[in-house]
Amino acid sequence: MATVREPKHRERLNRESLAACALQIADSEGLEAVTIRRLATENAVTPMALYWHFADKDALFDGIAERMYAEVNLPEPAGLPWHEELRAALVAVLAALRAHPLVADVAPPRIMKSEPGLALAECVIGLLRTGGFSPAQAAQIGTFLLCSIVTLVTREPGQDQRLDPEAQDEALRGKRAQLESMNPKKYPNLLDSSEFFLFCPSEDVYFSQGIDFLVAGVTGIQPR
Amino acid sequence: MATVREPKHRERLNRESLAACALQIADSEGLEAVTIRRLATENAVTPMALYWHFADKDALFDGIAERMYAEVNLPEPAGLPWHEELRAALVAVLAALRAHPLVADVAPPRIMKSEPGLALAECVIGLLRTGGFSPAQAAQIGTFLLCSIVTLVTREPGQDQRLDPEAQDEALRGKRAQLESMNPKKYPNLLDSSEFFLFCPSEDVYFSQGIDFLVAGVTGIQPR
DNA sequence: ACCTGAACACCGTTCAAGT
DNA sequence: ACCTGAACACCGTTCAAGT
Repeated sequence: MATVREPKHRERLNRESLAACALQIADSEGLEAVTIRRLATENAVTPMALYWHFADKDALFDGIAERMYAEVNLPEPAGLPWHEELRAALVAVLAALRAHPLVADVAPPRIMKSEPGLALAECVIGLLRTGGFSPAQAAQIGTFLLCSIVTLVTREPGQDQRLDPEAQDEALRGKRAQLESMNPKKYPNLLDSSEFFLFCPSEDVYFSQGIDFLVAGVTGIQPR
Repeated sequence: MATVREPKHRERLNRESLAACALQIADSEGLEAVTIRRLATENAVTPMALYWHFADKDALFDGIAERMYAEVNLPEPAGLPWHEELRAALVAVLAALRAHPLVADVAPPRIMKSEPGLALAECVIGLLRTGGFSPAQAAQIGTFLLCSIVTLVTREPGQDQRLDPEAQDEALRGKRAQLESMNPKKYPNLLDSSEFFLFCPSEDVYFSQGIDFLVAGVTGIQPR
């Protein structure tokens, strides 16, 4: 008899692959879809098995955040002015987080909880110190910049790929109907802009203007 | 016999007071504490009673957002340059949301779902149009500005008043220990700034620099 | 119009036990 | 060291029924 391979017994679980699986679920179906039980079935295991690898659900999210930070390719120092180096770092973070619009929200509060997060933080804080900002300002501005990149990614108009195309069209029609039914005397400017709350004419323009805004903000305030 | 008042039968429920109650719970214990069942017991009613007043939990959150937007006191147009008027509007939003650091996150996606939200949006979009921005840019920048104010409020260092003082001190000690145990060769700048991720030297300075940053960002980019 | 009762299909988590 | 079984205390929501 030829050896007909039985379906391999599950490979051993481990933090990294579990976190990767959770990230995949979140990317395709949203963060709410990531449940201990779902992740367990996906890995052919009882829910309680996960508690060997993660203390609780929050620790699982730490793992997800770490994976996203690991995808940030920080640029080598290039001897440019500090605000140019800062821009490059922000672009690198943006590039990584754009892949995870449904999950990016978990990243900011967890930046100090993994090596790749710490590396990013050290880099940005260092650049801000070079720009003349105090330790307090650097901490505050650095935090704000990271949250802002997340905002750009998570609130990009019309990018909620969570639902199937039909349901998405349906939702879009609903919102459009609501916006277009507004009183034009009362909300003239809102009506002019209405379609751009639902639709992004150019992702590249949107994101590059976002980065421009952030760099302008940083360079526009007084270091103290 | 003197009429000893029986505890009044519950007053009739209504959207507004339910939303107010939910907001109060969220302010003191965080958004996760707002559950249909908790809100029901708080109002001496079965969980299902709430479904008469709100289609689902999301609609309850719409109500919470509306209440917060209603607290924004938009300044009268004062004939100042558009960016000064914009600053005043941002300050007004900040003032309102500062009262709700644990809840402010629900506001941005719901700005178009209530009259006070729409009034704020119309105001900000109008000012951005006056500043020369296109309808598309105005929509994107306006959204970003609102999210940024929320970021300032929700990520203010050391302001998580959710737990009792002892538990909060405990959590703080844990984080501080972690930060101070970092390798000083590897994370020198991070270590310099570490205490300012946990503690805000001055709320007023923090928020006014935040507003300065945003105004600098807006005035620093090219209207197209 | 407004609310209840019973039921369903989910959650995260603990704890003791198995291999 | 790694995983299971059973149980607990929660969720949001539906649907039919009561007043």
